[in-house]
Amino acid sequence: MDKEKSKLTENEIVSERKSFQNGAADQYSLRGRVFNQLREDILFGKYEKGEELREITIGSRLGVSRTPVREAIRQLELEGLVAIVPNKGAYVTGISEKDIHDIYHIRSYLEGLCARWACEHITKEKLEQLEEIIYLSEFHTEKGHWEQVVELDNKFHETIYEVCESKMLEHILRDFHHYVERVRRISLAQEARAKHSNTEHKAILEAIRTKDGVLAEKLAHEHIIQTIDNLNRCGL
Amino acid sequence: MDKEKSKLTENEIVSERKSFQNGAADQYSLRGRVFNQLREDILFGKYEKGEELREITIGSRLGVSRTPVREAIRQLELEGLVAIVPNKGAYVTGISEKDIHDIYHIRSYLEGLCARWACEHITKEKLEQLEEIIYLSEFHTEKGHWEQVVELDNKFHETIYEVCESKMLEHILRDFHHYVERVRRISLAQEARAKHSNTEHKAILEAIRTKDGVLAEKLAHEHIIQTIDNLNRCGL
DNA sequence: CATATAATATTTTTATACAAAATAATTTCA
DNA sequence: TGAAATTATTTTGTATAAAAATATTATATG
Repeated sequence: MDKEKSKLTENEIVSERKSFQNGAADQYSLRGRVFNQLREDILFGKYEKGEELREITIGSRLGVSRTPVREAIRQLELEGLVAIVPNKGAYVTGISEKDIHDIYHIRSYLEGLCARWACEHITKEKLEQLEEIIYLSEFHTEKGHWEQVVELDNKFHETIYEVCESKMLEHILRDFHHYVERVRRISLAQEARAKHSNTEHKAILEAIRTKDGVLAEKLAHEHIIQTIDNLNRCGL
Repeated sequence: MDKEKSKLTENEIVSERKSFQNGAADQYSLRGRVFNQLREDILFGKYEKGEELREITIGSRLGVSRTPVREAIRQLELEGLVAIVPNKGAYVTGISEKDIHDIYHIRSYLEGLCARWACEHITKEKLEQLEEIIYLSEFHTEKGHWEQVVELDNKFHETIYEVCESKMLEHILRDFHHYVERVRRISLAQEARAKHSNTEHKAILEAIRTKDGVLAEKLAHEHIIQTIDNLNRCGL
């Protein structure tokens, strides 16, 4: 494999990526915007299952040419949200109720593992961030600001994903967490569930603070199981 | 969201996808071929970490234009094998030793979950397939045909991924299994490990046959833990 | 000589053009 | 009328061209 001239060190790559939130989803290119838009629309059920995604249709709707649309669709295929039949078309597969159920069961293990690993890499700064998130979440739960509660739930989990310092685990948990955002919105809009969630987050944080990996894993695992139970109760 | 005319049912999508092995990686388009080629090259360390992937360079090397190369690189970004810095370039991140370590720990849980779910959907046909795979694997292990042993290990695990009937779990386990192929090759080329692996596969199969989900989960989990131990012993 | 600035060259990003494949419509013939 | 063949149309796949961004080199100035 012939070498090419310019290279980036691992740190440079990481920092560049960080500055754009999320490699795939940068807002600064048309492709990124189309990707985000389509992804949201699919996850929030704006397309029917099996619906065909035509490049020109989407392009003209978003005011861009076929090229960025094509690239976005190719990426969505890899995310499993779209199925491409060569020379035929791209069809929305989206996320089924069963997929969501499965994701929660998968997450129940992986959030546990993530919390355990987080104990090994937690810093004072991140502990304070997590504290603040929970503090704010309790405030907004009291006030019934569900939009903010969801946002803070995002932040709490994503902070732990960062802290576990595993590119692989972080990547997959971020995706899954995003996939179930629609359902989490519903779940956390119930006062009782939101309160329980805060309590569970606090317990997880304490376990991480004391670097009790085994306990953190158990609590994070149970946190997701509780969520599953709650979803079942809502008939979701 | 305005409806479009033609649609595919879920079954049609699935069957179409099946016929092309793996949606993303179809061999029948230039993009698919470029994607597979680059992925292999990255996973097998033919690119250095941080190396820049220039569209024209790769395109001319593979005899295609920049378009399919771009699409392939965009997909690899989503797989986490490449980092894209907008307006600058694409850089190989690849898979580190730590990533592989992490993947095995993640798999230890997910293979367990997969085996448990497989118990609920296993059929007579699939049981026979699995039996045959193990039988052949023992044969090739005796003969020292390591290439075939790896191939059969692939088949054993991927069959169970299918049987668990979870699009999500199957998707993620397939990816991970592929990511660690290089290391598995090394691991299974040790006669002792290959033999143990066969024994463990047999035990998992028996648990699935008797639909003992709890046992199947435990055995599949331990199977991966054993592999981790073995890798550690080899200093990998 | 060093540094800042302008000019040039590369490379990515997006748009468009053309070719290939698939689908739909029409015609032809029994 | 109805089925098969043919033609049109539509859509994807690939290549190339134009635009925007970035990196590099050269030049001028203190």
